[in-house]
Amino acid sequence: MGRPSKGRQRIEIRRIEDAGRLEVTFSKRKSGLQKKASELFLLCGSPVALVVFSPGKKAFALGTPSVDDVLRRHAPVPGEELDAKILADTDDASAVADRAEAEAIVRRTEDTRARSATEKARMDAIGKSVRQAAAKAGRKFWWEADSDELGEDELPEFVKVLRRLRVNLQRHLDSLSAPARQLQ
Amino acid sequence: MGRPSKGRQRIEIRRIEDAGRLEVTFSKRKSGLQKKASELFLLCGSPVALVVFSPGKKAFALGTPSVDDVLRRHAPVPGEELDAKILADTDDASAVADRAEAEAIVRRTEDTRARSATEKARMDAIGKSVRQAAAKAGRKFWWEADSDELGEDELPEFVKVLRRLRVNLQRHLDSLSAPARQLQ
DNA sequence: CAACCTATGTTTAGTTT
DNA sequence: AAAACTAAACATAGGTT
Repeated sequence: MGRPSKGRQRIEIRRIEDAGRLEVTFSKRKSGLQKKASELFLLCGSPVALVVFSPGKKAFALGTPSVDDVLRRHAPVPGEELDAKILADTDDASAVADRAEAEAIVRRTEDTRARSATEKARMDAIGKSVRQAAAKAGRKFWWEADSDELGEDELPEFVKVLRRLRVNLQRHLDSLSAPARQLQ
Repeated sequence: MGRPSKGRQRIEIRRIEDAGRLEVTFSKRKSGLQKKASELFLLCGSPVALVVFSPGKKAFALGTPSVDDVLRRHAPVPGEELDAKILADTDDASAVADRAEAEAIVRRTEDTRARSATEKARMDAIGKSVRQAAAKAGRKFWWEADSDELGEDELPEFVKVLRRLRVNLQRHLDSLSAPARQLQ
């Protein structure tokens, strides 16, 4: 026999017809995407929320534990009650073991926010830039839209959903580091 | 002098302290994430919605042109009016040039949906699995949650937001293929 | 600063277990 | 049907333009 493997083959980036191959590829690449998202968050502190719908109709929601935290800082929905189930700060995420503890964290976060004038200033600044940007949104499509492209009345909705993603990245990161991949 | 480059260096996956390096890394890796998401969609037909908050407070929303289409198929919000601005099928996306045309597509899609019993059956199946899954959601965190983890009453909200992302992937794909990278 | 450059680290297609 | 394996394809850190 020849070599033990032909190694990675170049493929055209277009719809895979074979169902089995598609499923395998989906699984592998979804994992890759997760890892990349994790790394972006860890390297740059950039919360990521990601949703993938598989060919098998299932929705995969991925994100960071601090999406909620960051959204509270960046564009909180005025007057909206915090969801007690929402997970809190990155630093605390791995310590959150049950509902009661999560609620405690939320309460503490609320307190922090109430006391923070800096938070409010930041919020206002964001709101302003969003308003200014609303004008040019128009017919433009949103692939790679930044917050300037978010319509004024759409941002709250957007924020609300992201909040609901309330995903715990840290848990996943732990599982990634445990196997200690790619150390060769 | 020695080699023209040391090539890619291994780095630890943890918060980058240097602001300049962080910004460069964020930019490069966000692009990489976009490309991977594009490819997943093209290879597997898996719509992807992705949101990244940059260190500079900006939100980047990424997604596919058919997020709406797929969401309509997989978990439409009952009784909710279709947004006339929502972009339509993948096949049509690159042809959508203005509001009027987008509206025409939406109208056509609505007609199609109204006529489709298959659509409804599929919707019902999804609703059922969501309901069954609600029970075990409990305190579980959502990193890598599939639709089974989406709470029954949260899915509509979730869907609604994804809809609002209504991002045009095709446009981005065009721009990716034009430069013809990595042909060496 | 963004685009380009190189060498090397990382991902993954196809195969085997 | 998932996990491991291999080697080639691809992404990207650091540098230059």
